[in-house]
Amino acid sequence: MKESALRQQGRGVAAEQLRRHNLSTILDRLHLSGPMSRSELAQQTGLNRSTVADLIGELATLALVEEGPGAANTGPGRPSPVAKVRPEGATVLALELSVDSIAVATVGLGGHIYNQIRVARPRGRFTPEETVEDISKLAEPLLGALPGAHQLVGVGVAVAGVVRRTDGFVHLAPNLGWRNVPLGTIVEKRLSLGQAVSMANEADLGSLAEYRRGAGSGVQHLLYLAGEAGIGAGIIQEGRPMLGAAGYAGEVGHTRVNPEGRQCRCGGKGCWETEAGEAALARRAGVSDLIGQRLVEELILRATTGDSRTLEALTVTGRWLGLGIGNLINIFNPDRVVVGGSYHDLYPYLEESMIRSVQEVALSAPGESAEIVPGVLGVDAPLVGAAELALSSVITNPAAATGVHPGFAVDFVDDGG
Amino acid sequence: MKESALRQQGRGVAAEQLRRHNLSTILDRLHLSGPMSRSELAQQTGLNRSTVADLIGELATLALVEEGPGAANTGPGRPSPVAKVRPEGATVLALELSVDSIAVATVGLGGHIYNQIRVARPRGRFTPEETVEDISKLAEPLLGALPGAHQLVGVGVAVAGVVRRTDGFVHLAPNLGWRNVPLGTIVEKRLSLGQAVSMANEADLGSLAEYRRGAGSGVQHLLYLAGEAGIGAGIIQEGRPMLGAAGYAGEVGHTRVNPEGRQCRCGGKGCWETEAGEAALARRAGVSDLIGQRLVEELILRATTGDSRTLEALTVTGRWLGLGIGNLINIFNPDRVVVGGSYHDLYPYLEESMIRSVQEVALSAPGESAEIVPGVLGVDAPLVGAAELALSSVITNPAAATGVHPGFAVDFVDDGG
DNA sequence: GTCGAATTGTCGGGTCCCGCAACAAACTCA
DNA sequence: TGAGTTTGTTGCGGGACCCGACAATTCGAC
Repeated sequence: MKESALRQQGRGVAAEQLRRHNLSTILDRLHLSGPMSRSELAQQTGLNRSTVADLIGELATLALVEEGPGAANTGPGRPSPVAKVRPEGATVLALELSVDSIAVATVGLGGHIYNQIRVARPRGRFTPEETVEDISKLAEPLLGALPGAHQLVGVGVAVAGVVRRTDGFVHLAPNLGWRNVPLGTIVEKRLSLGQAVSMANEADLGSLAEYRRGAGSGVQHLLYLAGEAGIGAGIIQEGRPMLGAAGYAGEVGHTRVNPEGRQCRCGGKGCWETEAGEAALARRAGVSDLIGQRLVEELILRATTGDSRTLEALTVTGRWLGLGIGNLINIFNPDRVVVGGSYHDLYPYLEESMIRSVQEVALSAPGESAEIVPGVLGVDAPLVGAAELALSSVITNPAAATGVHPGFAVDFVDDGG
Repeated sequence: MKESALRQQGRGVAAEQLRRHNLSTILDRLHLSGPMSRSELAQQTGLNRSTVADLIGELATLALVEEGPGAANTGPGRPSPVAKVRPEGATVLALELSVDSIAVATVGLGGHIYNQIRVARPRGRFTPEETVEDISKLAEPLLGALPGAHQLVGVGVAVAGVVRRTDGFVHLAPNLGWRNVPLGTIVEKRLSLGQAVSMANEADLGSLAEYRRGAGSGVQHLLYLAGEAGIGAGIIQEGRPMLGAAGYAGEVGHTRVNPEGRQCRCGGKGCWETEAGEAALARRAGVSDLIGQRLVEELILRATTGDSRTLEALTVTGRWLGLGIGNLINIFNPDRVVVGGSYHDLYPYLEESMIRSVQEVALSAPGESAEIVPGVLGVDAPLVGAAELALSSVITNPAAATGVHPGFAVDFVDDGG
């Protein structure tokens, strides 16, 4: 969420951008790590005490940060005042249009969640307009419940489909039944909040969330796998989301792993998700009539009673899952692989065969250094990521925070936790 | 090759680093785009005329850049002096330890190649020490032939194997027959030039070379495929090499695409390179006794005479190649895919079935925007990349150019063309 | 051939931003 | 209560860039 100003390639950099960078660095630290003493900030950033004081002063003037008395008993010496973000100084609306549910949250700087609601929804039955209408109605009371003094700075949207970052155009969302939908425009018009709308793929935002506020702590290279109806991936490289040329990167579900495999919805044959996806799992377990959360719950129920067909289905699916993960480890050499989405709850049952398969496929050098863990944010990871996405504009350029940013957010600002 | 100082995450930035950044920006432009007028530089960087003059002055003091009279007939107004790099101001030794050959080049700033030599070598017959000895002997006359005033600033090495960036430790180089070799140390000791040695995987350096000086012009997201004995990939994302946690990223040859496939040398089964690699091609064409350049030449000969078995082998291999490329397009969403290595010369024969297969596998959104082209640097891409790698330290921090940098280069400095 | 327009180098001054050093403040521990 | 330690505060200085004014140089039109 920082340094973007300095990364505009090939451009010179003036003092003004330097200031922006340092403001952003301080704010990002406070946003991610919570309240921190001034002296701690100075240490971590390498900036001088006086500079830190000045920067915090400016952030306080912008109403993004406030200082409180420092904690006592911290050793000898003058106590350092503790700075913390003001959630109401920059709040965002986070939306998620997922396969089996829609969700809304109001989130303030620092990751403070004011309110959050998720509603189940049958698959593929609604037009984009209907869905946006429904989610807007969910959002309205949450917006009304925000503290009076809050400053709304943006809207972030996670959507289960292939979406263009620049304008929120949805090329394909097979599980929502959409194709070529200008979703960004629709959301912006319906909400008419006069705020920038940023939109991104669910898995990409899930990876962002786990990286910044979840299972990715201390790691710079993360691979996040989201098993919903299909399989999506979000990739963090060097602490930055890997988006590809147009933001379509990470469509790992449609990589072919079995030329002799079944037909996939995408038109291809033997895609990874036809072997390791939800439908394959349901088929193997003999419960093809179930989907989504209901499927997961039923499988867990049967697995705990020791149902052999279910256990076998989980083992086989885990094996295919591991094969794909092994492939991705060879491709990306991540520090950590975070398993989210439906697989999050099924993780204990998939783990054994999955790990074995990973070990078989991954080369020793990248394989040994990659740690595989379930996510810690569960189903809410994309929603948290949508909030982070919307907040990123303020964090990248705190000084511009007070202005109004209408229209569609032009570029996603990556982070550098 | 720039801005690295400003991308140290979470750190504050002082004015000194800003200066380094701008020096680096100017030098990188000149290094990549060749001679340029001052006014042009000012326009492109967005820096003020006076600032550009000052920066160029400093670079001239460092003997990295010189100014000449501006070209005439450029329109009205005072002519702007043209700045250009001085190749002898920063020269490097580039080495390549490839599967079927070893190569050496002496290269100066701006990409000026003083001398270059490549020697064929049978596969897998030499110890690391022997190979380093041989390549050192190749290098000595080239170093001796450098102009007297030259300033040697580093050594770059491309190696056909899984190599750790930090110290040049080779985990595995199956086609060289090596395993767990501290190659960085061996090279550094044998050369004993007192210069930093940077080492990286051949495919990664090939991608860097094609991106900066080859088929990647104007593109920020590049996927480079090198078919040698195996298949390696180098990935450029947002203009930066994607290296992974330890620099092992891009081992795409050992992703599994056919669970029913043949045994691979890596111990696995159905790896991409067992289907699309050189050995598979030779087997299908019935010339398993041939390898490397000899194989390529023989296949081209037979193909031009219309030999049906050869043509069929190329078609089938192209299909498998396309399948893997389609997978990678779904994963990375590149602007351009550059095909190098052995496949470079065979490209015309592989193209048709390959493209068809890509179109079948790649999703429409990322697929339509990805352009597939043969490389323009041919077999020398990794060697050129090794030179770029070695030069990157000077380009990133021109002011430190005059000092001596013994030992092993600590970090690879990515580029931002 | 001369003059005006356009473009760019050069130089001095100003601003912004950060680091530094000295001092004051506030806390801990003996 | 006083010494020691850590940190905030303040004024100063330097580095780096921008700006404006002026000079230099070229092109093109008359």
